[in-house]
Parts: sequence; structure tokens; C-alpha cells
Amino acid sequence: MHLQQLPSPSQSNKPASADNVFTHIIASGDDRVSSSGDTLENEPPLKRLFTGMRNPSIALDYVSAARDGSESADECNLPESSQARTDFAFSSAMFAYSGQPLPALPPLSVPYMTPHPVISNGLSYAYSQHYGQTYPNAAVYPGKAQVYLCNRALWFKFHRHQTEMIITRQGRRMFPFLSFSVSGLDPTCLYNVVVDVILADPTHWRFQGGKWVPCGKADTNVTGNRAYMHPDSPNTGAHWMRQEISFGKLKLTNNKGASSNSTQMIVLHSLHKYQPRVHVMEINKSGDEDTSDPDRVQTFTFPETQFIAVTAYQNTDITQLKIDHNPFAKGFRDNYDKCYSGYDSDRLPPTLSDSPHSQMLPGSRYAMTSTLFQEQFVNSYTKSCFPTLSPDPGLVTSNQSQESSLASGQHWLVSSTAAPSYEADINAAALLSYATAGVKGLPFTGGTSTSLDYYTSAAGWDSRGSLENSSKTSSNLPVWVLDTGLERSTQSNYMPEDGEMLEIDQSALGVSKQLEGEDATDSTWTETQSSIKSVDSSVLRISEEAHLKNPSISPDSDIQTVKDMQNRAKNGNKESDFFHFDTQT
DNA sequence: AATTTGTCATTACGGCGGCGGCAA
DNA sequence: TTGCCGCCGCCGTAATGACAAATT
Repeated sequence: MHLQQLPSPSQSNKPASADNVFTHIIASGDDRVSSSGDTLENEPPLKRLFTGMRNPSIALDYVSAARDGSESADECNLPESSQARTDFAFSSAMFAYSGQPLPALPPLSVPYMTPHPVISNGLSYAYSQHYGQTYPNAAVYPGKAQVYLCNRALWFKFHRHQTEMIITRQGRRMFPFLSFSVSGLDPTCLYNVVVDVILADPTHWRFQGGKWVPCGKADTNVTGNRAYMHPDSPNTGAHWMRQEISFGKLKLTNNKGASSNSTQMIVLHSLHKYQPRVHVMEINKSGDEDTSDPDRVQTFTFPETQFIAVTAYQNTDITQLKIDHNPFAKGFRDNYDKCYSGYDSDRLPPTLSDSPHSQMLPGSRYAMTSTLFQEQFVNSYTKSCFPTLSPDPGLVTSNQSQESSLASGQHWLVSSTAAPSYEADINAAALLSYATAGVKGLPFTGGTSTSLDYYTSAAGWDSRGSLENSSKTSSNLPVWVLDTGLERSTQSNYMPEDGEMLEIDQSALGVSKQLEGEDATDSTWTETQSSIKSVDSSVLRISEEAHLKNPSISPDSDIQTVKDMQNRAKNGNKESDFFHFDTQT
């Protein structure tokens, strides 16, 4: 199997990426905030964010800074249904995102100004990795970080039912919690790793009729912490890359008073939908974040980690998932044996991988024969993972016809065939991992396009979720291409119920078959040994450099860090934090 | 022992409708 | 008599705290 890169006319205004690093661009507009002259508000969001972190007395989240803007929520021209956004975001969740410094955020020239930042749900995730190349590692491309959501499979399980997170006055830990692997950092530089939580949409939600429905506008009167710095911060890139970066201690609360006395808690509003983000910030020698240099702050968003804050669980599916996978809730697994009758992959007994230390769930669990799973998977994965797939062969042809125009184009489309069957479901799961590993999307090059353009018009991404105008707006919308190399004639089209067209290459299904019984999520990843070895060659030099840059960092510790990496590389250890996708299979 | 979990009972709160008083 | 307004109670939902079981 190999990936075919299809050009997009939209690529022309963006130079081909010189490196092969995935780039992730937060949707322009989404993170922009209105400005009313406040000093903080005139700063880029992250600047305000981290200024606040250094000065706890200052409201450190730009959400609150933004709410004072003149724009009201009424002016948020978001589609009524956020489903489409969520679905599309979900598609982005297939990938190990890598970050790019937040784009410049002109404070006043934003057509769409929100009283609070609204996450784009990945609508403008952009990837510029060249086909056939592996992920770079820190030693090769220092400074271009990639972040991998370690427990992504578990997050997916919850995401399918709309994740809920309990918030209490004393603070409640997240489950699943955020856990990342990072690569691409400079092993010798110091970084802070910070998680913040922003509103995912401007809507107040309520659970009605067994599902979440919008109910009024979100309360944008935000007070309290919205950011949580990893306790290991600051530390070297080598440290962050050596192990998973877990935020298990992070607590969520609705106690606004908790903001002043606890940096362990993030203050949220109940029945609001939130999107966690992780920021990797390079800090200078003096120990301060240099947020003025956008290259030093990289932000990553994983749409599958979106959740609704609640004071009590609303969806029993979520409750059951929590009980099933959270060891602290073991006591509620009364009818454990009955529950795990094998009809729902979600109800499979937790394994070691479900432990708080490793929430990864084998991808093979998706391969269940449950009708429920089938429906959910079709609905969740095919609709959401491939909402931008070509609605008709014409688009594919169109894209292909442009292939030669951009030798280094970054316009990718998942081409595949899938019957609306169980088999298609499990294979879609496998495809998911394929996509995770190797499918690229075109960078967001829409220029003047705002997130709203995405929601309302881009690629026909209207309220019906159709793709009628995909060709017109392809400049804005990532199109995923996964070309397995087989003849197009082997393809067939699958039209989901909402009119979206999904093509899944038969060969991809075949390969995915091979993945059954394995961790489909990880099986398509292979260790980047070569890149790690490149670290091996300069163990002492890196250590010395690190020590020179920051004498507080023990050279010994970094030597050990690098040696750890070296050992993992030599062992060919599947538990390696970093993988690359072998597109030559 | 401290912490964390979901459950459960209780309390708080807001929306809504019924009722009565008052003015036109 | 009609319309308006305010008060009151009911009901549903959300928030809170105590609890037992399990983990750290």
C-alpha cells in the first residue's frame, strides 16, 4: 500500500513544506478573540494565557479576556448543529497531530469574532508531511513537535457517546485523562507543557431524550483557571520525549473560587462543551516562555478529547464506560460478567492497557459484531472520519487531474470502498489507523476564510453535511486521500444515510483484515529507529549542550534520557513512544 | 490512611401555570 | 368585564454532600 498525494488548487498559495512534518494549524478565526483595548486582549491568546500562568492573579485564559469584547454571542454565526463540526473534527482525530506555532492572530481584522474562543474542531488541521516519508524525530527536525494522543482509542470510545466529565466543587479528575507522547523536540531545549480547556462551541447543552441537544447560549462569563501546567515543567525536550506526558492529576471543578488557590484545577461550567488543548512551549534561558516568537509555542488539539462538563452523568453509556475502564470505579462492576457478554466492544473487560498508566485500548476491540457498534461506527467513523471524501468520482478525478500541477501537493483524499456492513465497520477502524499513520490533509490555506466559512459553506459543509460544493471550496477543506495503489475500478461507493459519500479502497480493506486481532491502532505504526539512533550518536554532545543551555539540568539525567531512547531503539520495542508510518507496505 | 470512584438522597434553583388583586 | 401584574406552588433539572467500595 502506498499513499498517493493528490494536489489541490488550494495548495498553490502555500509553499510545499520543506520538511515532512505534519503541521497543525488552528483554524484562523477560531482562536481569535475580540479586542476591547484591554492589554491582555491585545496579546495573542497564548501570550495572555501564559502571562496569566506566570501571574495567577491575572485571568489566564483568554476566554475570559475575550468575553469582554464588544461582540455578543448572537454574532457567532455558527451552524445550529455542531454535529457536522464534531464529525469533521473526529476525522482529524485520526491523526497524530503535530503542531505548528499558532498563526498570527490579528486581533481586530477577524470577520468572525467570538466573545469567547470557539474551537474549530479541527476543521483546519493541516498536514504537510510528504508522502512516503517518516515522521521526523527530534534530532533531525528539532523544534517541530509532533504530539500523539496515547490513549486515543479510549477517548474514541467515549467520544462516540459524547464524552462527559464530572465536575465537582473539590475537583474531579478527568477520565480518560490526557496523555501524550511528544516527538520532534530539541532534546536540549527546555519546554513547558501546558493543557488548557476552551469552549468547544457557544452552546449550552442539555441531555434530553437520550441525547445531547443544544439549549441556549453558553455562559461566557468565565472565571478561574483554564490552564494546567504539567508538574514536570519546565524540562528538556529529551525528558518530554522519553515518556508519556500524562495529565492524570488534572482536576475539573465548577468552583470558581478554586482558581485562586489551586493550580491543579481547571474551572468549567456545567453543561458546556469543552475542548482540551496541549501547548508545547519552548522557554528561553531565563526560564520564561517566549510567546512572542510563534515558533516557540505549538498548540495541539485532539477533537476526540472534547467533552461536556456535567455535575452528574447524563448518558448511561458514558457511566458504564467509566465504570468499565476506571479502576477506581471497580466497585460498581457488580454485574461484571453479565455485562461483558461480548456484544459491545465497549463493554469488553478492561485490560492492562486500560489502567490509569496506560489507557490505550487495543484497536482490535473495534472489530466487534455488535449491531450497535456497527451503527455507531458507521455513523461515527464514516461520517466523521471521512466527511470530506469525494461525493462522486468526479471530484477524485478532478483532484487527480491536478496532481501533476503540484508535485509536492498536500491534498489527500481517502479513497476506499466500503459497504455499509459490519466488515466495512471494522475495516474502517483499520483504515482509521491507516489514516492515523499516513493520510495527509491539505494545509489550511484558505487565507481569508474563517471557521465559519468552514461550517457554513466550505466544501458544501452545510447543515446537511453534504458535499455539494466541495470542488468550489476545496481550497479550505482538507480532503483525505489514501490510495492503496489498486485500480480505481475496484472501488465502489458507499453513500451514508446523510448523503455523504465514502469511498474505501478494497485493498485497504484487505490490509485492514490483516490487522484484525491486532491493535489496529498501533499495528500500522513502526518504530522510527533510525531517527532515534540519530540521537544515539550524539549522546554526550546533547547532554553537554543541555547543560550549557541550562545548568540546572543535570547532564547525567539527560544522558540517561538519551540512553533510554537508545535502548528502546535497539530493542525495537513496540512500546516506543514514537512511530512512523511505513507507507510502502 | 488518603484518595478516588459512581450512587443515591437531598437541596437549590428556575420555569411555568394557576390564582387573586387591582386598574381601566 | 377585561387585561395586567404579582404572588404562590408545582415540577423538572441541576447541584451538593454523604456513602461504600476500591485503589494508591
